[in-house]
Amino acid sequence: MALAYALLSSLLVDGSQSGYDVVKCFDEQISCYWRATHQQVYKELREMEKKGWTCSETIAQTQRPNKTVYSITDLGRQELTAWVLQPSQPTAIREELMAKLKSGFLVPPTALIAELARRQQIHQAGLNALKAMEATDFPTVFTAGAKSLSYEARLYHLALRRGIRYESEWVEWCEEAIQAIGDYQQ
Amino acid sequence: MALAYALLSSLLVDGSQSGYDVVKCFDEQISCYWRATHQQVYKELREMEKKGWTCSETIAQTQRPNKTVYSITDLGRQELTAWVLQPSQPTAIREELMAKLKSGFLVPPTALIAELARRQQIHQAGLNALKAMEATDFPTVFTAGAKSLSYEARLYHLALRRGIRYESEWVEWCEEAIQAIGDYQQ
DNA sequence: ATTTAATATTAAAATATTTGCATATTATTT
DNA sequence: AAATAATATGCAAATATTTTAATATTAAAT
Repeated sequence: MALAYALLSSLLVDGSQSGYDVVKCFDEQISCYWRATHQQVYKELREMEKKGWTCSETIAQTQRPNKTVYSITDLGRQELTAWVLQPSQPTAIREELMAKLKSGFLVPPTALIAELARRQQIHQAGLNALKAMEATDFPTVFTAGAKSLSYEARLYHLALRRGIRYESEWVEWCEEAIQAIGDYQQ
Repeated sequence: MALAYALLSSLLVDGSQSGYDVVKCFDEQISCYWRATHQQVYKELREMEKKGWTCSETIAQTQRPNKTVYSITDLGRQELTAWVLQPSQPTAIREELMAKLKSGFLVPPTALIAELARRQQIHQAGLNALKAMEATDFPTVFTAGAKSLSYEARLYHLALRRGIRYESEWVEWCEEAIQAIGDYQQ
């Protein structure tokens, strides 16, 4: 259900888009707080149109295949507003790596260290991508501070900040874990 | 699928347990990296028994209803070991609050601040619980340092550390967000 | 005595997510 | 000319998770 609202918030803030555009937007930016596949996105956009939360227009293209561009409707905006006002619970965490660590004494420490190093790289890459996004989308933050942003931009910047914190924390924890396991090797 | 392995790792490390005990263990500790409902737990324990990964024994009790205690088998241990050796992907993040923030300009800033303060409390409570767990389960860490732990304990301590980092980061981010939104109020 | 709480477990429907497969158009490269 | 890549979209099965609804035993509280 929240997927629908994540889509609506993208249509509202990032503007009207085709399913393909939304998917790209999700892959690039939104995945730092909501991951979705293209199958989910296309389906949900169609279902929201049935409910009148989105409307669509087919755009003929010569350079590329035609596309269907979706926009948020007034009803969609109302629904989104109502949803934003609802309290939300923290996400259920399901982190395989932690279960693996708990029974990590079953395998050679080198295997754990290798996997942790791999994970650290993944999160470092994620962190770099988010920082690049911050530099691109919010350049004034670095010169004039976050207060220079419009209210709308500042809100989205906060979501990005959370992504940056999250990935940073992962990188640091991986480092801590690699060091710790190293203590037990001779 | 990972649920099965999260269960096996608990049976291995925390010892043989009834479904009820496992659920309690998940609610108290394991939920910091793997959340599961009791319905999931009981079902998966039964299914793993069919596959020979766990075995069970009915324990007659007089003070309480009878219970079925599950243990990990050699096969289960082998399967778990093989799984631990597999690389694992970072979890897909799905955080409603961030989508709400992105379209947060639709509602009064006070509503956002109230929700963020509520969330901050939830994460502060989670953090306190994890720190209490650390003090209870790993008391020597505070006196003799983490190096005093056995390898097995240290590995699990690392998972707990990740939980502590995660909740701390949330508390800090909530503070940052509350301050930021405050900047736009007069 | 009756209600409430804790222990202990199960079934099944409803949702959500993942995975595999498919199709079609246009631009670009080999 | 043919292959590849990017754009653009869809269906359906398989899994996983959440939600709703039960049932039964024992201890403790009202």
